Amino acid sequence: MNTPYHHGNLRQALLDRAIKTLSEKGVEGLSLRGLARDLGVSHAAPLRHFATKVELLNAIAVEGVGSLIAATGGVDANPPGVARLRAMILAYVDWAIEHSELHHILRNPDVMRHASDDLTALLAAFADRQRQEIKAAQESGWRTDTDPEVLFLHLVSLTAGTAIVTTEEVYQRRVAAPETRSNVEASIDLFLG
Amino acid sequence: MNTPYHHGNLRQALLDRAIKTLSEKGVEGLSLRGLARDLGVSHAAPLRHFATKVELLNAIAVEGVGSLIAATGGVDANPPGVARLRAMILAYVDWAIEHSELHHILRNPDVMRHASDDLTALLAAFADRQRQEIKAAQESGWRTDTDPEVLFLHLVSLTAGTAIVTTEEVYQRRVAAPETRSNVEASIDLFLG
DNA sequence: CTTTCAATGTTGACGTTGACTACATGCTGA
DNA sequence: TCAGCATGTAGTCAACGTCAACATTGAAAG
Repeated sequence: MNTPYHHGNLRQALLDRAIKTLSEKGVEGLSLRGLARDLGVSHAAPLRHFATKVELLNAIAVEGVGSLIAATGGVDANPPGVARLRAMILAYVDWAIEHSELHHILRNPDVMRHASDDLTALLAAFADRQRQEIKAAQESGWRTDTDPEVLFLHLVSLTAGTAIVTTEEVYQRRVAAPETRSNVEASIDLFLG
Repeated sequence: MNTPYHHGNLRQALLDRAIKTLSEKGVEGLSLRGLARDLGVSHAAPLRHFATKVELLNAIAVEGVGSLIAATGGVDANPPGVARLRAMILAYVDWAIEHSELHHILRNPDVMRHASDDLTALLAAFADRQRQEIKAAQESGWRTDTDPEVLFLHLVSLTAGTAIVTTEEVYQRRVAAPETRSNVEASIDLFLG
């Protein structure tokens, strides 16, 4: 038979295709039915894997945060300290540039508004990691006279902000062209150095 | 007659009601037909003022940026310099807290993806203002040895990031509770001081 | 004061979507 | 083998965005 009754791995196929569509048409341009059409299955097939559109977006966000955590976890080879903190921030920004569709999802208030428990747990885990790196950097002598909570707030804000500015089209022309990555590093070093 | 044929000022009523709905249900929960129902007009009446939903969102975003510019412009009483730069950043963050629905709109990639020329022009104007304040602060002796473009990138990133972190629900519990505004100031001063 | 006309609102229609239900198919393990 | 569960299909419904045709109104032009 040309098309088997069962797709094989529809769930992952939906996720992959959805991410692709999202990067082209955004959240409002993404439809479960369109996805089904693209993959050659019936219009209600996606509902077997994601009961609602919100659930699909959440699953994508979960995949995104997982990918982000993996990317920023790759710097653990460095010894704890400012250098590793720096590597983590840059890994975040680079990840956002490379996976801008996923980053957009995580930045979309309409998606995060309905964040599942899984998703918020993952985000909390990442926040803990950031807090931990701050602590390690302070223990190695960096900014020992500053409240760790203030440093944490600054870190999270600066990281998120830099990722946005280097990723979103509206800013790219005006603030940070992709080729000005050296400026990004210099900006981060204003905080670290 | 009970309800006059002409509404009077449907355009502004649509904008106001849309902002209210947005803060409760988000972009996907906002519908032109629902708006029409809420205001007691026919389902197609809104189209006379906003031909598409995207157009309505753009108009809201324009109103938002205008409001933001006005808010940050209120600090012009201060003489140019670091103090005024500081006031501008804090005015931005405070504006984001107070008008979080508008801020969310401006942070929604799905909205900014279809930004109109009006909107991008306004955003450019605001970016120019930020660049100008950086220049003024440097002329008053602040961080004279740093590339202005790097400072500008840092300012935009930190401002946007802080506004997000203090505004978005996902962060509020974890990073910055509303009552920790003193931490926000301390965080900003890491950059300014 | 009329006449005209652009702005504004209404009605009805069309295609698409998310979501529900009932049903069909196929894999797997008892 | 075959019972049961996961997965896919088909049909339906209300809501939505958008369009076109028509109605009403106020204001400008004569």
